[in-house]
Amino acid sequence: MTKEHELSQHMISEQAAASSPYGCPHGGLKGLLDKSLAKIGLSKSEQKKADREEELVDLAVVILNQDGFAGMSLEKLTAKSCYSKGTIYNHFSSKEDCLSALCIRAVSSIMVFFKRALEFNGSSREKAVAVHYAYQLYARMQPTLFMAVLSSKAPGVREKTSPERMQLMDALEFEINTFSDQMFRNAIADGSLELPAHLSIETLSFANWAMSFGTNALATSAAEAKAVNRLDPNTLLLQNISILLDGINWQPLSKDWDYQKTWQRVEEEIFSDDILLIK
Amino acid sequence: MTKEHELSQHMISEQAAASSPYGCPHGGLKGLLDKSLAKIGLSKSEQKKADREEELVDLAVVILNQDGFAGMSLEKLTAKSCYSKGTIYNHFSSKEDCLSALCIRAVSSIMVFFKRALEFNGSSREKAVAVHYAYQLYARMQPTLFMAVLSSKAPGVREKTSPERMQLMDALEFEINTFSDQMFRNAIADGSLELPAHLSIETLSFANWAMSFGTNALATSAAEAKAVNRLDPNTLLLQNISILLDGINWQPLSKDWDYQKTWQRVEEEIFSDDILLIK
DNA sequence: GGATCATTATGACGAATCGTCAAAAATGAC
DNA sequence: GTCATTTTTGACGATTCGTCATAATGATCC
Repeated sequence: MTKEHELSQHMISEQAAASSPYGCPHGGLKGLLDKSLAKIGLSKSEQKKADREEELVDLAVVILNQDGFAGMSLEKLTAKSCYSKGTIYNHFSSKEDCLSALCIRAVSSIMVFFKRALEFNGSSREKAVAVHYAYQLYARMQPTLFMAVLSSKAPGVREKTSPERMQLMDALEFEINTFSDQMFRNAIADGSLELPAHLSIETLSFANWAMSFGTNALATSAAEAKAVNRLDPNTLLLQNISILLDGINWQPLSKDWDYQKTWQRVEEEIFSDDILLIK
Repeated sequence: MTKEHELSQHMISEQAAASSPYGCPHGGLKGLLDKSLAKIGLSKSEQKKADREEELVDLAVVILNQDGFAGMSLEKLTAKSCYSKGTIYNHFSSKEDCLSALCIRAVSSIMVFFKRALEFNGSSREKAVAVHYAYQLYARMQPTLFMAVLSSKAPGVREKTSPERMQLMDALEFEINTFSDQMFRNAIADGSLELPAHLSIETLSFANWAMSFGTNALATSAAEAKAVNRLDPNTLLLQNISILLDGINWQPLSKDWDYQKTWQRVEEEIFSDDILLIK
């Protein structure tokens, strides 16, 4: 039932609240936060550096939400932080590299959401619905960060991202991938899904991802456009993936099960705290 | 049969070859190109300005492909063109505005591809497949421009795009939307598709778009990632939309018809010239 | 503690780009 | 030809970028 948890490989720490009062002198609340998820095997100085990077990303998120996307600059980050330019550039090799760091933050957070969604009590297809709910919720809670994921895929950003960070992003992507694949494996295992002829798990998993990503990206970025706002944003994603999952005959089909209700249950039972923050 | 053509409203001109030798003195080949698609109802000076804007976008495309996304700057565009900064800023209110112009160029070109795809001789579902082929082909032919569409959706870009251009983009999006909706209407009209319960044409049309967009965006931007490159890029999109279109029961289903063959026929019969350019 | 070396932080700096604007040039109406 | 309107120009100040020589910090050994 909860076997899925096995696939959590690298745990990635969730950020502190964006408004967290990072005083400049390095001590203070740090002890409380405790960095309890501390990666093992890091020397003291490495640990310190990692902590500070987290601080900086937090700050960058604030700037991003304040000044929008174009207003983001390492100059501002320098000003807002208590460090000097050199130190900033010690962490981020360029503005784009910093953007990639934001992307990593976003994807990590999404992954945490995903894992929470898995705890939903229901059929394997309902769990999949819960995961999609989580995805959509994040996109609505953090539209700018969600778009950062998108933006960081632009060639110019990739070009200027440090190799190490690229590697980290790849690893994260792999983790999400494994996670997605596993959802389908579970469904096959419990008998609610049969692999359609000529289709692999990887193909299904990717189609599922593409649909969710496409829907959320368009809903977030083109919300004003008539193409999107003529539709109900709340159930847009549910409808789209229902079509898809019905298409691969994942039981129970949407005509036999009220996934609208599932959608609401997920909201109430798993993400009720977060949904409050939106309103 | 070819009623779809009715929905081509504003015709949008395709760019000249990227390497076109725009001599600085405004005359030259301009007469040959003839701007035959000239928008009607423009005064002479307005016409001239529109022509020059096309020149400038052509140049911007060159820079984009040369220096990548980050390397793009109006400063460079100024240098490469024969106009001064003031004139450039007369056309593009900012760098981001210029990027949006590139986006419009891209979408216009895609629209032209779409209309060509419609000429494919086959069932309504085959025509839809042809349109998806066109989308994917463009993404592969002009990855940078394709990504420009994505990038121009980022908040920071939208924020700094001139209102007029935003309006133009909306109009274009509306055109593509109408186009997509019409595909589904045609399918219903010819009996190969029945509107599933509780789903509107708009919903289907959007789901179709989201899947295609999501797939192409991920395939273009994450081509290196294992999630994508473990799959066959050539038929990735076909597989994904086949799942979707089977899901809504658009006849003939993929088990009853070899859409792989359709895919290839589209390539050979409609886009054989363009496919050569890729290799 | 103090001497020595390694690591990290600093902020001044030059280069590039941004977007503006007053003056010059071109255009067009009469 | 003259004058008014529009367009073009490029110099300019402001911002951001990313670098680098120097200063500060911290670890290690005596």
